[in-house]
Amino acid sequence: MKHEEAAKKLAELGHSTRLAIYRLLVKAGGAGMAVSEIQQALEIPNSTLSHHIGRLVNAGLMDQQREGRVLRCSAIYPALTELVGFLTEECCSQGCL
Amino acid sequence: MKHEEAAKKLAELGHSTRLAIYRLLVKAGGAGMAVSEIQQALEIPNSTLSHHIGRLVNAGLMDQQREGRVLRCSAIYPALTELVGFLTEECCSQGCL
DNA sequence: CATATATTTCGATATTTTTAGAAATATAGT
DNA sequence: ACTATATTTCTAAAAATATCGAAATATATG
Repeated sequence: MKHEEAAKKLAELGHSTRLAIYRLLVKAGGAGMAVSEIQQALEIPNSTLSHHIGRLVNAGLMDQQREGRVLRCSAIYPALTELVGFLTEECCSQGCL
Repeated sequence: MKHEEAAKKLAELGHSTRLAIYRLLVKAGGAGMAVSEIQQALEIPNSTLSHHIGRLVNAGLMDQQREGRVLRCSAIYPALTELVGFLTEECCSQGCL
């Protein structure tokens, strides 16, 4: 993963609400969650939630798929894997992990 | 690690310059780097660098120790370890890593 | 003490982000 | 076509962040 890409993903995860969204999705696994389900879980206004989801999608951390009226959201696992790899790649040689 | 703490650390790492600083320190290992060495490596103004270092220190990602006129900076490895743990704790059960 | 070096703090400006109400769009069912 | 549900887009205002020159602080050395 490139430096700028990692910085962007980290920045998007570095917001309390977005981190909460992302963790819900990671926990939800392959089935993902509808936007409305996320909203019920987090209790924030439509437009605010949509804004944060848009940023996570834009950063390549999650994607959305329409199923009728519902938009199903799911985490892009490889993005997380690569991000963790980026963070630790210069680190393990130092014996920190 | 608590949710808010993780969000803060991620946000601070989610800035290109700060991520560069942090990665230099991780690579530098226990010896760390003087502020002036970081500045030479990244070529940014004093005040800007100091601002970013201050944020990384505040987030608990690095610390500084004075050695005469020089301030030696080093990464706090356990912070990174815990942060990675936080990101992946709900993930490995899903088989993503 | 005077000077040089290392780094931070101050101050001011420009940019970005966050938030959320209201309106718009998309889809489904009647 | 009409209505209900799901979600986004628009818009605007407040808050936070980024940048960096200039001044201040801390330490070392002559």
